Formats: sequence, C-alpha cells, structure tokens
Amino acid sequence: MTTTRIASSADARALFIDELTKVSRKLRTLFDARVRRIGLTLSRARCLRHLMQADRMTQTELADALEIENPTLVRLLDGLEKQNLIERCPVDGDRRAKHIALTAFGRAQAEEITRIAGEVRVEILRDLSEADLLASIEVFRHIGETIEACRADIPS
Amino acid sequence: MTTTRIASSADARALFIDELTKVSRKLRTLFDARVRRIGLTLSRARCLRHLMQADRMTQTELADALEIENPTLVRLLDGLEKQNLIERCPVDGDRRAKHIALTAFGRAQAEEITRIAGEVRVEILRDLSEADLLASIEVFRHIGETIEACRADIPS
DNA sequence: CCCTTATCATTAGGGTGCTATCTATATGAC
DNA sequence: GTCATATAGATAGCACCCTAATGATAAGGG
Repeated sequence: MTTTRIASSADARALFIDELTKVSRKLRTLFDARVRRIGLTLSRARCLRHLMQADRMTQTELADALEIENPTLVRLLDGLEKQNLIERCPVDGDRRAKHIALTAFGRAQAEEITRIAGEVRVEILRDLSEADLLASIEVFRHIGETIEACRADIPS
Repeated sequence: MTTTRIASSADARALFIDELTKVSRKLRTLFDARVRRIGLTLSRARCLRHLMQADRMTQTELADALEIENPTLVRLLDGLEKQNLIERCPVDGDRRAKHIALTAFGRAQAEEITRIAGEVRVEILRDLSEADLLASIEVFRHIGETIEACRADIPS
C-alpha cells in the first residue's frame, strides 16, 4: 500500500503520457475515417480548414499555421491541387512566393469538413463538463509551454 | 462579452481538440529528438521498451501491444534487426510464427530509453499536481471509450 | 552596381502508419 | 487423409512527416 502511494506520482506521469498518446491516436483515426467518406484525409482536411479561415496565405505562412514543415506542405498541396481543391497563385511583387487559394469545390469541401468536425466534437465530448474541458486545456497549454522551453535548451 | 460566454461551450470543445492535438505532436517530437541522440526513433524506442517488459513475444502479440498493424511492425523489426537490436527466432511447434528477442545491445538500449523516458516525463510534467494528472487521465479514458463506441456504429 | 546573405518553394530520401494481398503453415470438418 | 478455412508473417502501394540540400528570387552592404 505504502509503496503504491509512494510510487503513484511517477505512475501517474507515465499513465498520463500513455493515455494522452492513445486518445490522440484514436481521435486522429476517427477524424480520418470521417473525412475519408468525402474523399479526403485528415491532413488535407486540416489544410482546407485553415485556408477557409485565412485564404491567400503563402506556403510558408500556411506551413507555420499547420505546424508542419514546408516540404511536407508541398506534397500536401500537390495532392490538393490534383483534387482541384486549391490553386497556387503568383504573388505580386515576389516571384518566389505563391498564394494558396481555395477553388469553389475546395470551399464547399471545407464547409463540409467544418460540419463534420463539429459533429465529431459533440459526439466525442458530449458528456464532459465544460469545467473538465477547460481544466484539461490549461494542462495542455502548460505542458506545451514547458516543452517549448525544453526545446530552447537543446544545444545542437 | 455575452456572446463570448454563450459560445464558450462549443469553443471549449474546439479548443480542447486543438490543444490536445498540439501538445500530442509536441510530445512526440520531443521524445523523438531525445531518442535520436542514441540512434533511435520514437517508434523503435517504443518497440524496444515493450520487448523489455515482455521478451519473446510473437510479432502478432507485439503488434497488438504496440497498437500498430502487422505490416507496420514488419518494417519496424526489419530496421531493428539491421541495427542489431532484436532477433527473429523460430518458435517450437509453429513454423509460421517467430519470437522477437532483444539482443544484448538491444537490452542496453532499452534501459537507456527507460531512463530517457523517465527524465522527459519529469521535465515535462514537473509542476503539474497529481490531482491534475489524474483528472486528465480520467478525461482521456472517458473520451477513448466514447470513441471506441463510435467506431462500433460505423456501418462500412 | 555587385556580391553576399536570406527567403520561398521544391526535390531527394528515410521513417512510420495504413489497407489489400500474398505465401506458408496449422487446424478442423468430412 | 483431404480439402476448406484460419492464422503468422511478408510484400506492395499510398499517405504523411521529417531533415538536408537545391534553385530561384529578394534584399542589403560594400
């Protein structure tokens, strides 16, 4: 009993990481399955949603918003372009950059994605209190900040 | 002010998903960077840790424990075998199956991984109370169960 | 003006995840 | 014993994410 209590703080930490990892993967898989029904993937859907909120971003800005690297975005956009969901447009005054614009079809799909996302959120979080959600959000943010601070330490 | 409060429940849900996704990715990236220092990746490290806890599992058992599909594990093991971290051993009485065993080097690396994982957990979760951790764990588990129930609904 | 440096996008290549499909072996019904 | 079915592992092909290096254009210092 005593040992259990003494060890429990370390256990709680390990368990927290485990359960966070698991629930995150499940969430990802669920969203992915839902958007697949309309011919998309999670990453592509995420990209379209960001574009709906702020159209005409450059690729660098979009990669930053999506928290992925630029080369990853390039191929994501290649796929979205093939599906006629987005267009790469030249930028006035900077021939290096390209603005990413939703096509009409892209905009329609983005609206559908928003609907699906809202639906899934309600299904998944239906019977959690707002207090629980807010408390967890605070925990997430705190950990996020701690990790950012950690990363700054890395010498190489 | 009023609108903010009225919308806050839906906002809290969206924010919860967003922050969960973000912190999960950051955690993944951090672990990955740390184990990379000893020539590993997060997935390989996870695999070695499971093998340390229960050596001599078959690939199917291991895939199940890691919550990945068998083909994914096959390639993971191919890589681990090339690094001389594991061995595929024949199983008495079933020529289809193979037991996965850690090499001496694999065991040493697994111990190092355990050390690193503990270190990272403490760094990241240092100033969160056990109550916060436990509350979040409960939230994660609840959502996990809800998602499992959802998946059962899917007709296709 | 010219040359160095910085920035935007791309390509190349490795690692991880999935589904669908294959081969080899084991098991059970007849 | 033989054939159908199930199971273990491997293979192929697609999607996504990363780092490193490249090419083109911009911007700034001499």
